[in-house]
Amino acid sequence: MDKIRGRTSSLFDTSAVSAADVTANNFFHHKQSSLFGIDPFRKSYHIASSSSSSAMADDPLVVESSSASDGKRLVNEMDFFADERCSKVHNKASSAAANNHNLHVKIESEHHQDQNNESEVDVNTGLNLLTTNSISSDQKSVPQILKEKQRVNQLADIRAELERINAENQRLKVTLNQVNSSYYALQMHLVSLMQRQRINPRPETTDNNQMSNKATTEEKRNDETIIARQFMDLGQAAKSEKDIDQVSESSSEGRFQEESAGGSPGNAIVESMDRRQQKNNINETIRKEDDQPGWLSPNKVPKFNSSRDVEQAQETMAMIRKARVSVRARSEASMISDGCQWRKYGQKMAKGNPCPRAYYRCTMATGCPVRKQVQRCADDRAILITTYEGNHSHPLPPAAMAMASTTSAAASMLLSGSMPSADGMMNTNAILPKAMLPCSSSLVTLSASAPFPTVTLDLTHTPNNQRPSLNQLVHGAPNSPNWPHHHNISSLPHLVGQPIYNQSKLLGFLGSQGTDQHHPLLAQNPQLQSNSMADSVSAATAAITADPNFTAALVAAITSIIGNPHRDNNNSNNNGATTPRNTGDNNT
DNA sequence: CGGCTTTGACCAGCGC
DNA sequence: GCGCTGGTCAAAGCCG
Repeated sequence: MDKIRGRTSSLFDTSAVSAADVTANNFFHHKQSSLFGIDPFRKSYHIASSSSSSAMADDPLVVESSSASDGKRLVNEMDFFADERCSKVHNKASSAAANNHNLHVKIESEHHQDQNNESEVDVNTGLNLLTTNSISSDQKSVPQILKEKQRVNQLADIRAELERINAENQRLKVTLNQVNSSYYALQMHLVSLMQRQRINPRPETTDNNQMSNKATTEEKRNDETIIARQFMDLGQAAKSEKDIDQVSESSSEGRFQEESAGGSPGNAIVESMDRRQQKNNINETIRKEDDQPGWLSPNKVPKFNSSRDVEQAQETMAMIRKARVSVRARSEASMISDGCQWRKYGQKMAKGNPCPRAYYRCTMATGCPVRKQVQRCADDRAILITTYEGNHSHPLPPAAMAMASTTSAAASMLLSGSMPSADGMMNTNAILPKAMLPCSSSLVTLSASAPFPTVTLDLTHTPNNQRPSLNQLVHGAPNSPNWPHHHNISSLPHLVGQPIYNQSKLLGFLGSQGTDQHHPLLAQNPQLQSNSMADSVSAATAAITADPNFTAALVAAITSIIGNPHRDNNNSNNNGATTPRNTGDNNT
């Protein structure tokens, strides 16, 4: 917001706003600014300097009229107010009038520059700042004075309205963040519950135990139902909030971007949770959880309102935040293109690899927590391994949207799939439906044995050991035989890197069948509520692939991973932030 | 001059 | 406690 407020050159030029600036709030400001033709917060034109700017001096109009004897300041005023609107007052040289005139002159002069010296007659800033102070009452008719007063009042009203809307925006933003974070925490909690239920088959012991276990199961089911309802309600609530917040945003793309970029719903909250949980070792947590034999003991049964659940949610959030997505791809460039802007902040020699590991952080917004590591594979240096961590805290360009919230998606996959077997690794085929992975081999692996849960995408293997054809990816229609048969596995994590609703869709597959019946997607599609996993998968796949957002994101994801070898700096998806020093690696 | 990379120093976690 | 390792910081330098 401040960027826009402070941007002097954007007074009339809306194109000067970068994508990163266009949050809902920023966008609103931006629209307001352009709508009214001024920036109501721009202070520089409250009182313009009485000395002529160089631009003014260079202005042919100024030069032309500089022969006036009253001095340059008045000359400028005369010159700029030579039109009919101002002809009645330009001969007055009172100091108040001079100040106001200069104000007007300054604005128009800037506009003059912005518009490449278009005729000033066309300029209409919407501001008529010639107040009654600057006009002798004997030269102004009463209706004119009233009219000007009315304009001043209108301006004040507009300003007040802007401020009110700003405050409203901020309030809605905060509310939305809260709802999002709650929604997210609940979702993760639900997923972890489902996972635990699946991992720890309930042991049949004594009758007494059976009784208590039965009660526990009932309680657990109730909890799950409650949680699932909360989960769905919150999701809808969040959506409603967004609907309200974005009621003026008719662009579906903008909306999609908002939701997606929200890739990091409630990052600030996650941060605060992290701070509180800093001393909690995540692995320790996992180990403790796994050490619980069989079903959770009654006192361990989650009560969502208990502090235990809050803690658990926090742990889950911390875990999600730490989750990583690793992409292995063949690339001669030092970085793969992912649509984001990165800044290198370190480089290290990692053990067991002669190639250095580079550390990057996202610079599309100040304070964005997303980092990535780039390293060449020790075995095959043609393979580039890029590991992402964190959620973006800002809107993303289309090319980068696929990467948004990928980490949280990774965590979702980890938490929703069966937890790793003894070796800590597992083939995704175990949890991913074949319908989704028609050509899958062990190309996607999930690991929770690493310090951080990690999803690894191996894009170096394709059927027949061929490199993916970008043309197929980009031009192949989703329903064509070539799409996504060859590459859908590559995009899987980006499938879940979609907005939370699409993540939920995948979770519907990955989660237990118990999850399915509470899943929003499945709830909306009775046909998906089949007890047969295969049926569910088939129907859900159809539903998902019919989602235009999904297909768009899928294509974006694939292209962002593979990178377009023909991509040049003109690529609009590059967000126009490349610099020649970026080693030409499509890193923006 | 601002933004970026480079690179050595520093710190925390972990295993012994 | 010590050393190793991974990750980050920050000063210096580079570049457009």
